[in-house]
Formats: sequence, structure tokens, C-alpha cells
Amino acid sequence: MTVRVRMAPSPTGMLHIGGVRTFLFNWLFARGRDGECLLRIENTDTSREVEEAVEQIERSLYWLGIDWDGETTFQLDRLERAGEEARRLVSEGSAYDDEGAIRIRMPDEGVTGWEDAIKGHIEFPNVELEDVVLVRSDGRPTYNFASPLEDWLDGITHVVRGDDHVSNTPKQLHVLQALGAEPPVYAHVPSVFGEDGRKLSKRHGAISVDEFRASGYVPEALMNFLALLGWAPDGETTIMSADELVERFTLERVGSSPATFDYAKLDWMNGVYLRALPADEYASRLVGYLRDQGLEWAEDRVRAAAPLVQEKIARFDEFPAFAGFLFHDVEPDRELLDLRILGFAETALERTEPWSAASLEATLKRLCDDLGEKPRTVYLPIRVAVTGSRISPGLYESLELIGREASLARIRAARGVA
RNA sequence: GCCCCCAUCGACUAGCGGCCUAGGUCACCACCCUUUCAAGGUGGCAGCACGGGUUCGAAUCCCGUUGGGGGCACCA
Repeated sequence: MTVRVRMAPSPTGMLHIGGVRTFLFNWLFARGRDGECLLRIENTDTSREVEEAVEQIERSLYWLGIDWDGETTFQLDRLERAGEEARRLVSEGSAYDDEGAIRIRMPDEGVTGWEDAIKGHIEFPNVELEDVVLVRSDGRPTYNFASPLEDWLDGITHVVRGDDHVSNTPKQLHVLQALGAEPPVYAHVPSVFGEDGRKLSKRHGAISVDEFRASGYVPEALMNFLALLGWAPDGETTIMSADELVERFTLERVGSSPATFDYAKLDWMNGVYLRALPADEYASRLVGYLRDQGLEWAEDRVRAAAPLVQEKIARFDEFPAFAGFLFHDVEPDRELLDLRILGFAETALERTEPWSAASLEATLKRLCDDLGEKPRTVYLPIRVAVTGSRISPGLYESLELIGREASLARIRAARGVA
């Protein structure tokens, strides 16, 4: 039987990173088995924001590299079918009218259980099960009816969802049984916590895919990181391409305990991916990122600066602070300037020919020798004067990029204001 | 309150009865490299929640406790 799963977000707002991780598991599972992965919007409630939310969800998944088969479907589109099925259940006696709503009859003895692909055997005493409402008195189906009904209609073989749905499962199992449907395999994935051990929320920084994107993370890194939250192919491998993840992913190896989102590790991983990018690819992505952020910096200069920062920053959003001096004037901290050294530096640099990183290096090293000072002593004031910070890309390359005139102008300005 | 789930270094995890004086990665610390910051290299710190069992032998199995999470809607 062909595997078929669904990603079923509710269009209430931004796609949450925990939910994305659940969708990623669905996708990895389906793609690794020649299966299908559907995108189904669970909107039993009409809302004006549905349109935008759906767009945001699709864009987020697309950016991450998670695709789906066929058109995006909407639960609301099957409202009539849901009504028909509910009436059928009433006529068959497994459901009944209750003040205009339709409820399903739940057994009140015994237990309802299933073999969860992630958590193992789970069962609930039937006494705990209420006669859940299938269709509201206004005719709209409830989630606990619409969701299993659609799973059946869509031929879903595996329901991979957040474990906050565990207690809905016995109810849905009975709905399926009343419908005459074969139940899918259920796999409940544990939730993701924020760094304070509590549920992920705004407080924890980036939370939606859009925010991660704006923070300068690349999709490959985010996917890799997300996959490793609650899943591991073995105890050793950490860096894996999408293809490798697809190839190695199994539901059996998804852990059953919740995982904490670790931004520091994500940053590290993003840096790994960034550094591994071919130089021109890196430059293109950096240009694209800055453009997305609304920074109108000259593309050729951004491209020229790219190699200087590739080994240095872990996220693209660090670029403006780290290399912004290439695009605008700086305000050096006077405390860090050394007028005597700057004076000698200005003289030495004025005579440097050609103005290239190599000859600048020769010039500055000679200057160190002449002054009898260590490079760190000589370079700091120059770096601060020219880049405005004690932390920057390589000094020679930075000087080269800024150019002779601008470099000297900044050094003179520093001498003047100091 | 009731029901369900979970429990290995600070974090993500490997471990599915002996290979474990518990391995890898991030973070952290030290040192090396070095024009700053990174990157890289080397080394280090650090964990099986607790209590009972079962067994020749338990991180691994069972029970309980504690702690965390989820659910108990004509929300999804």
C-alpha cells in the first residue's frame, strides 16, 4: 500500500516552528517511501485571515523545501459531505440528534487503544469518552469529526501529528469505526519546548519560519536542525542533506520525549552550512537576504564583501553590523584610537602601491617592525578608525575594499576628532 | 480533580540485559593557531530523577514516588 500522509495546519496564524517540525516528519516519511504528502487546511471555521495565513503557510513550507502533492485542500470544502455522513451515522444508529447537533455514541465499557508508531501501545478507558459532537447545530462539522472523515476520504495511511492529539485519537478511532473506515497508523510526535523548558512562545525569539528566515538562517540548516529535534539516525551523524534525511528517516526512531529548541546549536549548524556554500552561491544568498530585509546596498560591493565574511558570521543578519562599515561612514570609539600610530599608518598607507591586500599586508607588517610594536597594537587603532569597531573582517582585505581615498579619509578623520 | 504521555551530561541525542569505569554533537572552560572576531586543532568539565523489585548481571525489564507535558468544548 502506498504511503499517504497529510500536513494539516489550522489557518489561525503564523506557522509555528513546532508545527513545521511535525510537517517535516510527515514529509520525510512520505518522501522516503515514494509516498504522497498532502496539504490540508483544517478550517472548520471561516475567517477573513484564512487567505493570508494559508499563503504564509505555503510560503514557509516552500522556502524550507517541503513540498506537497496536489492542490492545497480545505476542510470547509467538504462541509456537505460531512453533513451527509453524519446523517448516515444517525440513520445507522451510531449517532444521534442532540438539540440540533449530532453526537456519536461512545461505548462506556472496555478500552480503546492503538499501536502508536512512536509511543507504542496506548489505550484509554472508554468511560472517559464523551459522546462527542460531530456536527454543530449550525451544520458545521467539528474537528474530531472532520479530521478523521477527511483522513478516510483522502486515503491517509499514516497520521503523523503533535502529541497534543493523543487524547483525541480514541474518539477519532470510534468515528472511523462508525464510518466503516479502516483506521490509519497513528504516530504522535512529542512537542518542542523553548529554552526555559516551557512551551515555545514569542518570548523565545524566532518562532515562525518567517522569523528564522529574517534572522538569516538558511533553509537547509533549519531543516537539518529541526529533523534532529526528536529524531536521530544514530548517535553520531549530525549534518545531513535533505536527501540524506529523507533516506534515513523512520518513525520508529523518533523519540517519545519532548525536545528543547536550542538556538545556539541552530546558529552553529547554520554557520556550518554557510561556510560550506560555494563562494558565488554564498554571495548570491547574501544579496538576496539583504534585499529581503530592505537594505539597498550596492550589489557588487556586497558580493565583494561576501568572501570576507563567509568564515566569520553564522547568520546573515550579522552582516550589517559586521560589514556595514563598507557601506556607510563610521564613528570610531576615541578611547581605542592611538594618534601616534595612526599618524605613522597614514603616512605608510599613502605610499602603498598598489592598493591591494597583499601590498597592504607588506606595508603594515613593515610598519610594525619600524615601530617595534606588535601587530595587535598597531592594527587595533587602524581597524577602529577604518571599520568603526574592534571586530571586523580581515584588515588588509577591508582596507582594499574600502579603497585608498576612503581609508585615508577615515584615518584622517579619526586623527582629527581624537 | 480525572485520563493519557514522558524522564540519559546545561541542550539535542546514542544506548533496545553483559560490548557502558555510558558514546557523539552544541554550549561551556583551557591551550594551540592567529592582525581583531570567527573558523580550525587538542584537551577538559558534565548525565542514567528517586525508591523498590526481576536477574548471575539493569541506563536498558516490572512496580511505585517525584517531576514535567498534554487532554478533559457545539476550539483546532
